[in-house]
Amino acid sequence: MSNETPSSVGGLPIASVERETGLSKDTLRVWERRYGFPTPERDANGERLYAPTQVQRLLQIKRLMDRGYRPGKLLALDDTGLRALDETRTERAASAAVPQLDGWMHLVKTHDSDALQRAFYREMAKRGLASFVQDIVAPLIARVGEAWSRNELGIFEEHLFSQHLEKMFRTVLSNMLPQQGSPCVLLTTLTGEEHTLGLLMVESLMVVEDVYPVLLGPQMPIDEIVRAAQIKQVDAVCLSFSSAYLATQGLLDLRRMLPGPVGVWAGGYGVKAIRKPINGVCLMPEFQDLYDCLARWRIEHGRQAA
Amino acid sequence: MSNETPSSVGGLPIASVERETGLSKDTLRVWERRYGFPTPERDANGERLYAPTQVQRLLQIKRLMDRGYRPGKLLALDDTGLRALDETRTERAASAAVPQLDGWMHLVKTHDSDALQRAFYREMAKRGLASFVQDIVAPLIARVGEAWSRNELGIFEEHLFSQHLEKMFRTVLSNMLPQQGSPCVLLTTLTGEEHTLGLLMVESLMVVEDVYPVLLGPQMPIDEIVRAAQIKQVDAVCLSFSSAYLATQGLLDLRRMLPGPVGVWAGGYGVKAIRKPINGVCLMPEFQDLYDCLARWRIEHGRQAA
DNA sequence: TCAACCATTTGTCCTAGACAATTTGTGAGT
DNA sequence: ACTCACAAATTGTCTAGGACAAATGGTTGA
Repeated sequence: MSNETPSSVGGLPIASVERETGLSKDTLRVWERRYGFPTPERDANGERLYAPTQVQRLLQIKRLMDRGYRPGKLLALDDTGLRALDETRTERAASAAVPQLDGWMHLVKTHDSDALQRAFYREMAKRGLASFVQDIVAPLIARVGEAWSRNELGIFEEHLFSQHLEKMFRTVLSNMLPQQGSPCVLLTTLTGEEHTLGLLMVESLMVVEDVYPVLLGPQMPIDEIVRAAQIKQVDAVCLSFSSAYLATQGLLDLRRMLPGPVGVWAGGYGVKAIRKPINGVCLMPEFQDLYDCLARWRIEHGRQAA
Repeated sequence: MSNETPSSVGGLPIASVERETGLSKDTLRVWERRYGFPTPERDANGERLYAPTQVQRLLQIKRLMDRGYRPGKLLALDDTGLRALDETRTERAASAAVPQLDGWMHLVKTHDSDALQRAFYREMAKRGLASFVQDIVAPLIARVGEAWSRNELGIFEEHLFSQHLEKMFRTVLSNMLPQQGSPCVLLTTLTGEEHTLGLLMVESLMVVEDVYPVLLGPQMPIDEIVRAAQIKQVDAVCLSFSSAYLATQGLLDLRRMLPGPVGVWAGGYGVKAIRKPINGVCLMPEFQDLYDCLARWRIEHGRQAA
């Protein structure tokens, strides 16, 4: 229970650094032993105290790891080398709306909440929900994620952006009042996956297509998903994955525990990394695939959209 | 990188048990050493494999710890003793609305989404937002939490309940359109605290009181909160804590890093556990305290509510 | 009733080595 | 050029028991 005294003279204790960087205590200690970085001071009790500058650098390294670089390379690099990598641009999927997106990114970077909010509603009214989600929101989320990993945006900007999107989707959804519909689909994410935004996007698209969604929010253990599916008598369970972490294993486990007739649909960025198809699971790496998936279900169950 | 093979023959590896129970690996190992429980098998490599029954028992212990029992007592108990405690009712704060709440709890337990949703809106219209939040929502959340800790509710019911509440608050808030107001308050939680619901409740109460809220959502690192406070020029930062975990330490850190004029307000169930006042931090264990806090700010800054 | 004090309880951090999952590199065979 | 197989390097997690400080409980005295 040795309590941290963070940001006191020396620096942050290891538990705080774990929280701030997402690198486990074990990893931090092993890096120190193997690569000679970081090099924390010690307090009177021999416990590590990390200098704020080193924590910054650890964060930078973590961001680069998320972009695919391996620790061994990164930890061998000096500050200038790291910065050089940090500014490398990743090539971007071509989109018809690219010039427009630049304008939106500027709003995100300048924290112009009101303008962003207004732009969201205006554009949605103009394009309709489906096109707005696919051509604007999804690419924009990708851009924000990229910009974050390049340290052009902070967590603050990313949260502000997410909150505005979430607010918008929930407002829109509350006005569409899905009374009922078919199929009935349970929307959630597995434990460890905390992004709700993908679920809200899918929910809004589904409501338009006359699906009856049951939104459960993120972080459901598999056995609870199974119980929920039985109680709510859903036709399918739809999961969202923002990273590939544990997606395959989780889908296999879920498919095994869920009754056969209940479908398993999986979408989100993390699904793109799955190579082989999974038996009994419908993978939807792109939004377009949602419609195919729905159409297939309706044919197999002999029901037409209203 | 030894990967878990969950639901394999022997049992769960320590990392999975940590994820399922929320007990750290260190704690699990220390309990084994000190109390002789749990008693995991070992795989070929000498690594722990926890039997599912023991994981269940660990979960039960964890729930009881959340109700205030200490580990030493619980780990000395046998199965029947644990079950006896598990069924003990916690006495409940007297509230004028108690009989009504029983009806609501029944809706939660029977997963009657539509009825719950309608009941929410009807009651809010009847009582007004402030009374609805304080006398209905807050006690109801407490009841749901209790019921969960007594294993009468599963995670599914708890998530469903949360989603309905969140939907309701966001709908209401979107219709109140806070254009501006004073003071300007940043709403967020610290890293590790993932409950947004408390923030939404506070936001709705604040909007009524002519505060201009900046909702950032959960899980912000402290240095990003400081940056956000500067950029958005807020008058105060309001944090929500669902458990006391790290609340004191986090508040001390934030207070130190934040410019003096910016207030720090802290609310939520976790704040009740803080004994000593923290210099420069306004603790709001009850909703009522929010009004005192606001009034004090307005006096000190010579501004009256509109 | 409240403060001060001491004893007990309890979780985190320390060390360094072992090991398995993953990724990378190499060579052989289409 | 391509894939497949296999070897080598990389990398994070797990193990052990001791040490220690924060939190809690209980007792005493004002």
